Amino acid sequence: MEHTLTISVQDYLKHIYELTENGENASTNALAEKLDVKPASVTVMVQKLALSTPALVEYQKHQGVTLTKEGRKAALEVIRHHRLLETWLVRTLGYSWDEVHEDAERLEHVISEDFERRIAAVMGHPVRDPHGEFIPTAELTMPLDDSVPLSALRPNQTAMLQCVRGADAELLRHLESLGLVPGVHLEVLEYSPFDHNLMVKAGSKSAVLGLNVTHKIFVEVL
Amino acid sequence: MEHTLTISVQDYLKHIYELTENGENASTNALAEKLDVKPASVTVMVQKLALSTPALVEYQKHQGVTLTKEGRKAALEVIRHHRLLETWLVRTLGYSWDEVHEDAERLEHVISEDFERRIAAVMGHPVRDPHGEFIPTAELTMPLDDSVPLSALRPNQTAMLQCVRGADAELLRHLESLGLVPGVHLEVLEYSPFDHNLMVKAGSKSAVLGLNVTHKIFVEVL
DNA sequence: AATAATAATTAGTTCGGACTAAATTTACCC
DNA sequence: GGGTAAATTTAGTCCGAACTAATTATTATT
Repeated sequence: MEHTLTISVQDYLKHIYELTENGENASTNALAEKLDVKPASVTVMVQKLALSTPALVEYQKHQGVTLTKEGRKAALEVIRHHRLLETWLVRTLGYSWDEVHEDAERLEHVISEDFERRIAAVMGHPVRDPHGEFIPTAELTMPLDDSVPLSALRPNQTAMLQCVRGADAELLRHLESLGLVPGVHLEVLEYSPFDHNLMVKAGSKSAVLGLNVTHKIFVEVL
Repeated sequence: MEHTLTISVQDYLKHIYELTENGENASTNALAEKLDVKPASVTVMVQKLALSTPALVEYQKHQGVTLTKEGRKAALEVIRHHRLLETWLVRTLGYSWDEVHEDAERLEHVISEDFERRIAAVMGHPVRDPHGEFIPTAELTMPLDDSVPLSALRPNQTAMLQCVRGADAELLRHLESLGLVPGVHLEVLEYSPFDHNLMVKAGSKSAVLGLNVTHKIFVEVL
């Protein structure tokens, strides 16, 4: 069992993971932004992570940073904690999907492996969290995601909403009020080529959604 | 809402509370021992706590330390978190009473007020934790405890076991195997004036317990 | 009451992880 | 291809909370 990482290291790895999911490398600035820290601090931290044994990131100056295999495992561990916690806060303590993030964020760093196993088991090993994101498996692999952004759909296409990604609490509440939650089936009614707005119907409700919303909603086309 | 305390400050206050429950003052050494920190570090920290606004402890050199009203509130807040968490880990995640302490210890510092309210409500506002200790109320008052140590009982007295205090995991497992858990009724069968051993019967089981055990078990005499 | 033993405090250091300011590298544009 | 803007890195500082070593206070012993 490798010596346990500090909270801030865990946060760095998690955010690097999120910035590099598609193989790109994360820039100092982008990382600083996400972590709410100055770029200079990122540089220093990242240098340390690259030098630690085992190395957690690969880094060369001015070239951004990517995770090593070890770093990715550590990141997935934190993300698994986070998403299991969100799921479990919603299911057993009555949080709504717009409320869970903050609390999960603080808890994710301090729960034990035992605790992780127990909540996973109690919930029957859920595969997705309340926002529809995949929960990394106990073996720390991430299922591959074949969903596409809602913004890619056109009239007459139908789809199942899989996941809402990068939405703040206000938007989440709004989507919920429109019935746009993971699992619902929806149909695209109209498309405006000027502003890329989509008119979408889910259940009995329909609404016109802008690009800033539709690119945060991921669906499986039916 | 006062600016939130660091984890180590919370730990200091919690341990000071535990050392001073009966109005005594906590010595630098005793505190260092409990916190697993050098006495010099305690002195420095305690000086800071005495100078902060509001002051959290009263302190004069070489005279030990006691909590102010503010300090006591902060300590009870942490203790409430800890005991609610222990109760809830046992009730909903199937921990046993000898396993909960460590996990609760790390979680107690990071849960939100909202989380605290929710688990308290879900459990129906429990009054005691799995070891039988009182859980400080939401208003941060501590119910007064009229239990006495089992070591004070003599043959033919019967009592209800209220609380086991200061026992390690091994002892807790042992007591459980003897049916000595909070709530059980017990009877003292024999007393040995030489070594202060008590023979105690609970349910169908009986056992001879030494002073090192009987002074950790608190009972209400019937 | 003097001294030895114990407890507590001070002074000064370290370490992690942030910061600012200054220097440097890369990227882009004409 | 030079020059400026933006991104990044370096150098040096700070802060909290621990540490060690050295000093001072208190307590106990005779």
